Amino acid sequence: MAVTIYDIAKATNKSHATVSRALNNNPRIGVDTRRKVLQTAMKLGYRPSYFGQALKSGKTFTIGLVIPDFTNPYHVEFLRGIEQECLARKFQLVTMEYAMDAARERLCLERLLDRRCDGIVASISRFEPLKSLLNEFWESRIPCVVAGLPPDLGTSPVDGTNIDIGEGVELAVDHLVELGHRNIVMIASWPKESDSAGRLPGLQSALEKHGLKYDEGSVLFHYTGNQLHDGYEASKKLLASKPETTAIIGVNDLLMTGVMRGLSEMGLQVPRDISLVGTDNTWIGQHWPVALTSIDLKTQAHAKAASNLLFDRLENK
Amino acid sequence: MAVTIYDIAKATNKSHATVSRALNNNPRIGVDTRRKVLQTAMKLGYRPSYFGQALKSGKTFTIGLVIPDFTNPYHVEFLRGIEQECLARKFQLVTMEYAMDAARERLCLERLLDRRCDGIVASISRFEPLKSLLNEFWESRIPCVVAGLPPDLGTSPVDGTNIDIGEGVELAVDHLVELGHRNIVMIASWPKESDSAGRLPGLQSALEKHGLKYDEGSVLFHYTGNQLHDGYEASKKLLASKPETTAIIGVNDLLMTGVMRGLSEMGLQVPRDISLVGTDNTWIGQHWPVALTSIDLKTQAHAKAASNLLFDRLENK
DNA sequence: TTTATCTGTGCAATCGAGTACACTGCACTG
DNA sequence: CAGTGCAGTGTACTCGATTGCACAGATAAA
Repeated sequence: MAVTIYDIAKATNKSHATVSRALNNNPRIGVDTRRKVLQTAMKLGYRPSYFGQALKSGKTFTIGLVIPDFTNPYHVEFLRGIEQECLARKFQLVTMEYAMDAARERLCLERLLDRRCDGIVASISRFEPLKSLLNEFWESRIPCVVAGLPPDLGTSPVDGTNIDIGEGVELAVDHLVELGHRNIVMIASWPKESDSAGRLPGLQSALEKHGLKYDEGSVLFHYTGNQLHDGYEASKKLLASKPETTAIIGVNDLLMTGVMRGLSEMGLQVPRDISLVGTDNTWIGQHWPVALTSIDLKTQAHAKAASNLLFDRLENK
Repeated sequence: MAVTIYDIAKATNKSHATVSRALNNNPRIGVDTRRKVLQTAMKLGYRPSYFGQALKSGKTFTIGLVIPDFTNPYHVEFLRGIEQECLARKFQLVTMEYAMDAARERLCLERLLDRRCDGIVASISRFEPLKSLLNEFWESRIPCVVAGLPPDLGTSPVDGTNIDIGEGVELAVDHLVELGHRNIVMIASWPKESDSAGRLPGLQSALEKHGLKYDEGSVLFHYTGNQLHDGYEASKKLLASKPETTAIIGVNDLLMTGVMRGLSEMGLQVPRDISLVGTDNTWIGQHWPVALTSIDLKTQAHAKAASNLLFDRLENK
């Protein structure tokens, strides 16, 4: 159906090998032949078969990206960063999301294991359950970079990148204390999970620095999920159980957007009645009627680091 | 490197053909053989080569989706709808965005033309410049559904889906007139382009129904781009040139989010000083401190329709 | 017993490319 | 004129799967 190199071979009275070489700029092909091949390829509307090429050469010039949630601006910003790097290297980026669903997350990764792309960047929800699966990438020699890998789980041979968020949380606390806040609460989505884990040490040291006590029970408000409505509900429950709260730090901007809505419904104004600090510094926080103060995670830089690490692996082996 | 059916064949003392048949549930394989093959496949950690399968069978069980912008909740919602249908049919969805860039849009489509997937859904920015490219899909017999195809350009053989948005715009105008508004302006991003085109007739008939005159110059405010900052800037320019405006209809929620921010900066409160109506009814509008009234585009239903059309085409041929 | 039928497998071709190796001319050297 | 070198092509194998056809052996029917 589609035009192949054999069709070009027939049309030019050359062998398909010659055609292939001409198309691949092999120096041992005569100028006339090359021109003729290229011309008829153009005329016939030839497009190389991705599968034929990939099967034979083992190269796909495609990078797979797995992210939790398209709805979350943080992940989209991360995606954009990876996209930039791929574009610069003429690689195609192929994105899959798993909508915060563990089974689908697993499925996405397994799909990528059947050598569909040259390498992958995975922004996973939790490391432990996927450990063995991720090791398969290592064994299959498909470079795989796990973004946001918790530092203490680094005994696995997989590559990982992370961001130092402790510093950002400290700055946030400094800022809030300076404004006079004493009852600061952090909404942490998954206790002990990657998202929150990196933030806790920073929170603790910052609070103690200012003479405020760090007590997980009173300083943290645990809630499951990173979605908008999770933040909405969390805000209501939080203020019901700790009405003395005057400042909230959230683990991401999307969550905080939900919080903002919840507060507004309860008649509280930001920042008059309560202060908020997000943690991604994405566009969503910056375009609120009252701009959301947010810890800058340098997402683009993180994405760049992750993709650079991946491309390094691709070139070295 | 990776495990192939030949490795399994060697381990089980069968031919690779038998192995292939056993793995594919061919009824003519003996029970013992099948069990043995499946067991060793499991033991060796076999994963079929996507490219090998695709090359031979011509089936990829993959659908390609091209969308303008991950940042726009409308497109993400559309994506989610397609995703649902793919999941139900055990197809893999592969998404590419072009970040509102015509060159990249073209690139994405060309990538999909080299028979990378069984079919595609394309949410394109403009039909005309891509017409010939889209016809190539038709000729290559790769089913392609164009979402949001403007009705008057339907002479091309490509498949298209659309939504009747006129009715929604009418409802919006009715609502605003009922609230007492007389100076209603619609912010339309690209004049005469797909996004806005479908809305104009509805706007016209609705205004005239209420005895308000429809005059493109005074009723429409043209602005380029669908991004958040486009809305932000549009709001400022709009109120500078038409300070009498009391209600704004926007072509999408993301744009309106920018408008909201702009108005707030100018000291205007919604809905006290000015009324807003969006057009997507996505989460972003619903979670503002003041919920954004929005025309429901039934995006999920649209996505469902598009993917159903695509899968129909896949089965019929 | 012979023939027909059915089960279970193997052989070999095929999908669309890339590439090692061999071969044909031709020019140049000694 | 024989020998060498190189530019330009073709032959044939390969990547990892699927599948039509042939065939062996067991079983059933005549």
